[in-house]
Amino acid sequence: MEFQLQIKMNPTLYVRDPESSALGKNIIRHGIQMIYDVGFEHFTFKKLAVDIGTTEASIYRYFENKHRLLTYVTAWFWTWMEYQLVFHTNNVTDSRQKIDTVIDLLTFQQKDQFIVEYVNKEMLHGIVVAEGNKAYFTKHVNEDNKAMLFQPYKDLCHRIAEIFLDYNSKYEFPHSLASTLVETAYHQMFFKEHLPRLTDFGNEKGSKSLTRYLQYLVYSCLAVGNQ
Amino acid sequence: MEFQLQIKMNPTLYVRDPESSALGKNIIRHGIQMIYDVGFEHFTFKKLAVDIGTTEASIYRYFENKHRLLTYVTAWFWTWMEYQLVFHTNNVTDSRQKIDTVIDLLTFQQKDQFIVEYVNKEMLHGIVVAEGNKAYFTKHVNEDNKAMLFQPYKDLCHRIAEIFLDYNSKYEFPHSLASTLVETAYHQMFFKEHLPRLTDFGNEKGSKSLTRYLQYLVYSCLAVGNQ
DNA sequence: TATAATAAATAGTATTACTACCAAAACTTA
DNA sequence: TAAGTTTTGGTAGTAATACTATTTATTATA
Repeated sequence: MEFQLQIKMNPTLYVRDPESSALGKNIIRHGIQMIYDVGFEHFTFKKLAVDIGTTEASIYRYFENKHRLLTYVTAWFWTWMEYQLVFHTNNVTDSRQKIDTVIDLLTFQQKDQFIVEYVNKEMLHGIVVAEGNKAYFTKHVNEDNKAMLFQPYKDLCHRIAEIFLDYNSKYEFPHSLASTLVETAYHQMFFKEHLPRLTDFGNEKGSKSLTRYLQYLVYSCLAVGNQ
Repeated sequence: MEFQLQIKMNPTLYVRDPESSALGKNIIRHGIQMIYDVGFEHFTFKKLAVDIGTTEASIYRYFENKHRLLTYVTAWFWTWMEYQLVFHTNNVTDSRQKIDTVIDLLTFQQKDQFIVEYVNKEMLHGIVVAEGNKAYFTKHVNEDNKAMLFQPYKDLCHRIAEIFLDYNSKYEFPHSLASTLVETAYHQMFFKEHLPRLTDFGNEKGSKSLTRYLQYLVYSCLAVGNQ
């Protein structure tokens, strides 16, 4: 059973809602593809326009610049992750099981419950791993943050933090641990692939070691002062 | 007592050694200042040239492009960090004390033992916090890695990993924990300043909470299966 | 069907990233 | 010390990028 998913995005993220037209959806679909393929630095609206068969100016009517497009797709991703988390932990009472679900989601092991025709989730995941940071490592973080552009990321982290508190109500740094868990999951994935000496995962195929590493990390931290 | 420090950099990092001339040193000094001030995206060789009173082309004789300059200054930083670590843990036998030193260094609390006239370490630290990631989150990580451009970072992490093993020889993921510790220290610092909802440090002035958070993180993980 | 409103394309500009070529300085060597 | 040669830095460009003002086409409404 799958659901059609419509994610409502913060209007500040776009000039014109990309979901409101075929061109807008094409910008998202081909944009994800192209950022994934050539990397964010080499991605330009000009190239995207040629690829779609439209013009630069038309793309600028949807997004202020390429950075906003990146922020849009990452925000979309975090919202989608939160949906998944809610879906998979619904009716689960055991907080340990919820934590395991969080880690499975982060390591991209849960199968998807939602389809969105113009979003390729595997590619989007790849973008978040390799370029996600660039959405907020800018000189204009503070303004972007005030405009709530990072709300989806913060919401996800807050939800994870609450699960941590559910597991151990005395733990002092649930939000820091949540953001650390998320960042670490993606960084270690990137390191495993490109800078393996920064990890201990060898050249193992899947993400079994990574999962175990993250589990130890979280459960060890949460064990402090428990009971 | 302070030492004059000369850090030997990998020649692939530059076209012409910036330490070999006054202009080269100016490029480093003003480059650090400018990346710190305007951020890496808005930093250009043209602006730097105007600031120094030289030309773009002259800067290109020292660095292939601005990304290489970023990689150079971050590599310099990691090398310097490793020097500091070696210096401060020399003759220390207690591995717990060594770990505390690592965390103090990462949170920038140890006072500096070395001077280099044309490098402002506070600014460089700020650059590593806010832009450091961008040195390796690129499409050309693999080539850059093959050219050993990230060796200083890997060396530092390896040294930290060895301290972890010294503390608990059974711990399975010393390198991952080392890179996680380093990345987390800088990310949490950035979040504390710009996205405080992703942390639990409130609006505390110093980095006391961060230090405590990192200590719990490391010691909890290393406690697993110890003794 | 006329009119307004919206969507998208044309045709630009300023800035950025980079390069080929040139000139001055300084360092050799005769 | 004069001529040659290397080193160092500058001039003057180009192609690509990031963006905008204006115009044209399309769609919706009266």
